[in-house]
Amino acid sequence: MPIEIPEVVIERLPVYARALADLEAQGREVVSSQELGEKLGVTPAQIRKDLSYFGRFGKQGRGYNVRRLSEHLRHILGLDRTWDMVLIGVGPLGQAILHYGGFAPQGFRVVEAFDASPAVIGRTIGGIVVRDVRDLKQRLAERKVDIGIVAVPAAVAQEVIDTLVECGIKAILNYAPIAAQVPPGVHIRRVDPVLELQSMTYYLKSQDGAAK
Amino acid sequence: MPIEIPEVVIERLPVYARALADLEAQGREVVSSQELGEKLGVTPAQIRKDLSYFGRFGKQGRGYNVRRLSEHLRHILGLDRTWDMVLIGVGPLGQAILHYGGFAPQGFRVVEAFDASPAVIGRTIGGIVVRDVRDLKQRLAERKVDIGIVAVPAAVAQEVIDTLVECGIKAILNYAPIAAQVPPGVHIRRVDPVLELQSMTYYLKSQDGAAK
DNA sequence: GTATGTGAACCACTTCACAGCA
DNA sequence: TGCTGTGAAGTGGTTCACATAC
Repeated sequence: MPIEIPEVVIERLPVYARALADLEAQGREVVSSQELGEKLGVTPAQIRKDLSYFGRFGKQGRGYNVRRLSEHLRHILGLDRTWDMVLIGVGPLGQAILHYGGFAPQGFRVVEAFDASPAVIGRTIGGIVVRDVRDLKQRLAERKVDIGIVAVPAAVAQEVIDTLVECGIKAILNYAPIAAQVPPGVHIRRVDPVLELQSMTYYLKSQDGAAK
Repeated sequence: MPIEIPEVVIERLPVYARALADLEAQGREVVSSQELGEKLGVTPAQIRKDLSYFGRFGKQGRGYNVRRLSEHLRHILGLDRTWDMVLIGVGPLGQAILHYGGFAPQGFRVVEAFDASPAVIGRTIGGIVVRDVRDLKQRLAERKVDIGIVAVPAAVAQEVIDTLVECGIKAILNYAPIAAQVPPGVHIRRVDPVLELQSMTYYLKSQDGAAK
């Protein structure tokens, strides 16, 4: 692939891909950047520019073939395969993740789960046997996984993340409320509803003082 | 308040606030933008510039008083009060949210919960009585809440969000996998782990093809 | 006629670099 | 001397606007 593609662009592609999957399910054959943009709250120019990093998928005067573009995006993002994930932390949050039905249909499956507590080690949750986190490194040496999910308390999250990195994991989904450090080449995304709430309150506060 | 403050800045403030709370708990009295930046993976200049939108909180040659800056940020963000939230959707995800212990310590409490299914309506979960979503508008007219949490299936999420907006809700945390549309003045943030995963796979895929 | 693809113009955010203050 | 606060410079991303193709 040629030059560096902005990370914001990569983050928008799954949004496009999802919208296209919806359109496909509805039986739509063609969509314009205009219409797609309206659905997603993005400008048409944004969509066209984003797609142009990867090729020319549209037909002038017509728009984009939904199925074709959908498949292209899925391929670009690597969504046309299955990704194996390891979960660290099987407390209430981790258990909810194991039971969550939203990953599998998208090709993401948890294949290993670890915890430090004897209360859960050995139990089978969501079809996965919970193992002792002390066996993590050894186990991951045998059974390669692609992605790590961190659902441990904040106090030990960085330590767990360091271990995952040592195991060669290159992508981490972090549910722990910390600003985790990872070396270059390792990708990390945080899922942190409290942070989302805490930035929205800024605007709520302003509104109370002014209008409304 | 003077000119428009970039939204990215607002989104970073809670991160700073959290780090400062940690330092405070550790008994630290002073911190430099340098040190804070290292902890958070942000440049010192970024932190100083961000803070400068709101005032002058530091002392040249010394740094920032941890407690003082922490309190300022909490006040700026409106974290020095409690925020009432309404949850829509009490399926597995919604129940996990009701049981989640991470909101309350930060001043966010779910005070109302609604669902459409007779299986949960009337039940008490996490101390909250689940009500019929058909009573949502009426109930919110009596009992004002600040924030809406949407944990319903994608198919009905936009409809629920529209209702919340009609009720005068100005901030929404959306767990449903849709690109929701809200009118100007309403703030919405999404919590969408699948989207996070789907953008990371782009990089995993590239690496497989190249190095590693 | 209509909608894409894309250089160029624009805008916003980040980083620099240094004056100013403790 | 050390670190903040901040205009100015730099960078990166978005939007424009139009040539191009169907």
